[in-house]
Amino acid sequence: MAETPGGENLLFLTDEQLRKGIEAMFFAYRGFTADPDRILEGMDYGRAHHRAIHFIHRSPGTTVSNLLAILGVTKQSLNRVLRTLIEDGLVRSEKGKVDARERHLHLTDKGQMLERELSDAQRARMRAAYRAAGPQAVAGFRQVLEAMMDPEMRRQYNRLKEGG
Amino acid sequence: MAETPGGENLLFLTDEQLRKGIEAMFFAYRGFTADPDRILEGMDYGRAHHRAIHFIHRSPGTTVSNLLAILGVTKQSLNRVLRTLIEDGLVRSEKGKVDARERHLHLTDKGQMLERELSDAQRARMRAAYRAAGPQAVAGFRQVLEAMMDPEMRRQYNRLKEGG
DNA sequence: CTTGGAAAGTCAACAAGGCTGACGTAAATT
DNA sequence: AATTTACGTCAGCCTTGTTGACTTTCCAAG
Repeated sequence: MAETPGGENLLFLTDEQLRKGIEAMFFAYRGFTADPDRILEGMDYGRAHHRAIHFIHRSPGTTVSNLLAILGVTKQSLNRVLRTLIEDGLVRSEKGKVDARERHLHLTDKGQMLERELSDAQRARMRAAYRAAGPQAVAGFRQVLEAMMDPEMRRQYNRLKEGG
Repeated sequence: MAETPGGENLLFLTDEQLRKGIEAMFFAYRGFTADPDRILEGMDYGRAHHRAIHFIHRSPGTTVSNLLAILGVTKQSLNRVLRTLIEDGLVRSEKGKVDARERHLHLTDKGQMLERELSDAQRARMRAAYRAAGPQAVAGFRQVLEAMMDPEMRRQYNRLKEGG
């Protein structure tokens, strides 16, 4: 067996193991988005709306700039989504008091309800997967995902982790 | 602390833990696709072409129907992608000998080259993440992802795992 | 041998959700 | 007063997904 100088087994780094991980990510991400997608189809919303709703719920009062940084899309793209959410009364946008150029975003009660429905579905799947795999597996899961992020995204992720 | 009758700690199943997992999936998937996306931008190809190339490489001689089942898109959508890959000489499509309605798909040498470039990039990131997290974490990572898949997708995934 | 149905491909039209570029406005900063 | 920042918006483009309708090819069952 392949061993490091330190005696560690390196078989988990073979191309074959990496390929399995790649395919697991592909298939799992489909499952990950499947339930919210199902809920949203038929409404006029899509995955982009879900993401906006999620992060506004996560950081109430966040600004458009913040959201842009987290979502990694252009303001035009985000604005299209945000506009419909505001028009439909799911999101409230209010001028900042300290800096009036900024818009602070909140979910309305209606927005909270949809957020709840979406995240309940997504959490149910996640909970089932966590339960099936067990706490140790979950710790590993999170470690690998975190190591897979771009540094900038890891910063965003950790900021959310702490802030919440 | 919350304990099961069996004495197992259940804190890893709190909504907060689940939310972290959800956000980790979101940010990690961005990293996961970032490198191939970068390579493909500027070529006339996108993520859809990458997926087709990956699974044709993975199962040489696979049929269009097989590919449809794995990728989970419509034949029209796949066909658009496949057509450009065939026109550009990356993929070879040949009539089945036993059933001539089927088309068996193979990568050409040119296709192999692009596949190599893409998967090298993707594996490099995955390898770095695996190495950083260690073998135990990797095992957990795979367990959770597998549990997260839809049953049908898990079947596809396991079929690939064994077959390769 | 004919015919029904499956597999594959094609055309057309459309939608979501990315993107760029250009421009406008209000507010803050210098 | 001039510049920069935050945000919104218009216009147009691309990729990649969708449906629906249709044809061709071919296997297999009647």
